[in-house]
Amino acid sequence: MASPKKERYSNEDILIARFAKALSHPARVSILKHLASLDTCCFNEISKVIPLADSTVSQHLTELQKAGLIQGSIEAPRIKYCINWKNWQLLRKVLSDFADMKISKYEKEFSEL
Amino acid sequence: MASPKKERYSNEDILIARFAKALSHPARVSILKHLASLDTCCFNEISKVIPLADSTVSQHLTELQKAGLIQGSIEAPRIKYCINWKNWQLLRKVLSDFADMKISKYEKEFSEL
DNA sequence: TTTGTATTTCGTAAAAATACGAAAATGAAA
DNA sequence: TTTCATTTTCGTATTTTTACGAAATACAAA
Repeated sequence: MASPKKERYSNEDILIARFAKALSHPARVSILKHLASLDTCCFNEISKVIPLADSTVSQHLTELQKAGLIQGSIEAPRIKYCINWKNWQLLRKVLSDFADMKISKYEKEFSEL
Repeated sequence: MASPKKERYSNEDILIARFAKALSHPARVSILKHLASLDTCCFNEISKVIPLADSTVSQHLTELQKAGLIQGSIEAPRIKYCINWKNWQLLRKVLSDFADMKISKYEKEFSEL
């Protein structure tokens, strides 16, 4: 073919974008922080802290679940949410490797001097 | 007031979300990686690597500029782009602190044992 | 000055994200 | 079973994002 243009995005780039998208709304960041600080908590406590209608909070929780960052389980009349710790570690690794990319490049250059 | 609901998002949460949003599309992740690997390069080289129309690539570059992550400068008939290294460090700090939030909580718990 | 190359801007279309309130669903408790 | 509290789903409106091609811009070189 004439141009190398039509390469697909790499799986890694897609994964980074997917995690980043989950964090791309302040309500979702706030929800994650709240969950992390309490280890676990139920919907109404989360909703109390987020300045949005319950139904919208529910939507954001669904987004976070789809991204694999939280999980919910039924607890009496409530639904208990917590961070999906395993996937959170993946997010951590993927995002920090990405954020460090430039630095590691510098390290490489230094080591070649 | 009756409910503590209507608190605004914290500035930190807004900043995290803003950076995350800049990374929330694989084309933008790919552009940033490309720029980091070359230190600097001009539009046509970036566009060659991204499977989108030039005008769309330009739009994504504008997004990255608005987020403060890259800067462009005129270079003859070309426009030379590079990562805004200062802001990238802020992104790194902000995102890694956020991603570590749970871990530091565990560390605190461990140290209290 | 005309031409050519590189990039952006414009106009626009289609899809996705965000938000809300009303209604439905779930399951505990009366 | 009826009722109550909690949460989700539905319907829908608005805004934002993403994408493209055509046209405009900028400026170097002929």
